[in-house]
Amino acid sequence: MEMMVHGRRDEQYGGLGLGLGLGLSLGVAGGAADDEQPPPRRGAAPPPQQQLCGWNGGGLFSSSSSDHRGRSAMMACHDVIEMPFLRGIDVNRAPAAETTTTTARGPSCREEDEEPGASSPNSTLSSLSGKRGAPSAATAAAAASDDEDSGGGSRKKLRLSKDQAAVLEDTFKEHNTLNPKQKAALARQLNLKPRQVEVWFQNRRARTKLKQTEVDCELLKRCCETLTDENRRLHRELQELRALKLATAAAAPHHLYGARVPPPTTLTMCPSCERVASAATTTRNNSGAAPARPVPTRPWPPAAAQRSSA
DNA sequence: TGCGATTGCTCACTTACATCA
DNA sequence: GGTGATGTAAGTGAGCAATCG
Repeated sequence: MEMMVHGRRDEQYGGLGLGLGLGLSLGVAGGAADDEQPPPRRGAAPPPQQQLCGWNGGGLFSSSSSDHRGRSAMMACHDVIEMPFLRGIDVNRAPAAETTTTTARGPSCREEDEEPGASSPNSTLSSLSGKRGAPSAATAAAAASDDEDSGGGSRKKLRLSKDQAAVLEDTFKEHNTLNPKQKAALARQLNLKPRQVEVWFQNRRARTKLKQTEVDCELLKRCCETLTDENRRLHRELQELRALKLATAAAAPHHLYGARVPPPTTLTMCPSCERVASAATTTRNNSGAAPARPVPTRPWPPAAAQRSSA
């Protein structure tokens, strides 16, 4: 409520705008099985990295029940979920370490595996660990299961166990987004709330994007340095050419040019556009006549000096 | 068919807490 | 043990598209 929203978020994935054609290949493996298709995305436009995945946005809910609007509801919890990332995992059975709390949530049939309002602030998770070291999955589950009891107080933070994080990480490598079925199954497997799985993926995507942005920035930086070096080299080359030209003109016999013939064309360079042109063309007046007197070699002050004086 | 309301998803940004040096 | 830095789980508000009436 009192939180200020600082600016509007970037256009869907257009915020980077790096323009180097780098693409935001986030290193997400795109080899999702064909039968693993996310629900048609209703939200923001599909991010590019999502398109890297094997998902093609096909309908997933064709066989599941629908809510009163005809929108597909979650599958029944007894449905068999075929998910590669859950291979060998019985999603209806809690991991060995998590006994009591699992039964608390139990494999009962739930509409969404997500209590009403779970998608909205459900913050407070009781911190049962309270000690250093990764809390066990059981702790997490306990926190997840009785978080209604701890509501209201200060927000406690749950740290996922290494095992939980590893499973989430593996899943993320396969798909960086989850459909509701996958989310629910994963949550059940890890003894977390679907909301927690959702948040983890959300944060993980953000981290991935941030990392990619850093990589892109580094690339841009190097590109800029290269261009700067090249620019410097070209400047030097130009100076040398000018010097050579002046030396040649000075050494040439005077009678070749005669009294009225202007010296050889002088090169001038615009500091802003960096274009080099002959003085005869750049300084021609409206009538098109050639300038009466020689044009200075550098009619403009150095760009840096211009900026500093401004 | 067009339109507003609703819903559910994602995102960017932020906060609060846990952990580490 | 206190402290600042860092990592990350979670809260918040907004945008978008699908869907419905």
